Amino acid sequence: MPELPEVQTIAAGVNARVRGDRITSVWLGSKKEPFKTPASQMQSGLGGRKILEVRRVGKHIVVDLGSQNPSGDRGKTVQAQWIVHLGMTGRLLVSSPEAEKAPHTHATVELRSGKELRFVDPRRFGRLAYYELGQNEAFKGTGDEPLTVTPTRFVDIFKGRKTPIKAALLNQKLLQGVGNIYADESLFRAGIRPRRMAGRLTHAELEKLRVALQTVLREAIALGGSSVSDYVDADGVKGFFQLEHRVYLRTGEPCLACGETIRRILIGGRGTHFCPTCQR
DNA sequence: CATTTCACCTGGTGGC
DNA sequence: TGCCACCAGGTGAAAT
Repeated sequence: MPELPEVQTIAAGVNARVRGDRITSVWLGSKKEPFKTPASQMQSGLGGRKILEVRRVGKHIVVDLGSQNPSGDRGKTVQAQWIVHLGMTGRLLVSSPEAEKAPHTHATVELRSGKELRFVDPRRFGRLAYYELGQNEAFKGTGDEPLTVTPTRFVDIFKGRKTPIKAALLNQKLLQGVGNIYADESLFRAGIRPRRMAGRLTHAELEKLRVALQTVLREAIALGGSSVSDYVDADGVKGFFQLEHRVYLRTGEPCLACGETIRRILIGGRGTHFCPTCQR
């Protein structure tokens, strides 16, 4: 489910429902797979902490946590962070304890209010991590944020790159948050072929791409993201941006702009959809 | 270092 | 109905 608009939607929904709550206990399923931090360390570290805020960084959900001591967190100092990456099929759900546990539930976080945060992920590509912020820096992610990147910076990011622009858009060390759907959709709106070498795009083309990308991401956030199969937000509500897709998963269908047949190719092993007429 | 390929997983879909 | 190939929102390690 998760590219920037979906992660943004989920983080905002979870934030609205658990901000200010306190973690009472943590259950972690399979002891290894999804955990970048040892399960025992994550479990004891999370226990007792107050949830200060839930937000998005790239494709990560960042849960800012206060003190484990109930009387010691009147300040809003972030002392630890729980990082949730949803992979391809991950979900972060706010549930009531009596709600049936979905298959592939790998973590359950119980809260003082009685609610539960549940991490569900059939394909197990998602990851959980826990960091304490001593001298360590707060989690920043790996690249520039697509929604706020400036024109100059956007040009710099792709300068000299010999990789196809589609692959560069998916590289989280360059821009963080763009995935397969929004890469294809933004390239269509910018009229750029996905195989074009990133470093050979003109400044004008790159600026067109930057604006297209930001427009697509903002529209998708406004519609709650794209529900391609079973994606739902924290409240179990589907997104509607899939209805606005112009090329993604439309192989063989007519281009909505010119009628040409939408083609599908592989770039970096990812299905890539484009209109051969509209995109040059 | 930059780039490319592939393994990691489960589940849904469509052809035969 | 069953079986099989193929496809899917993403990374990160290994090879080139």
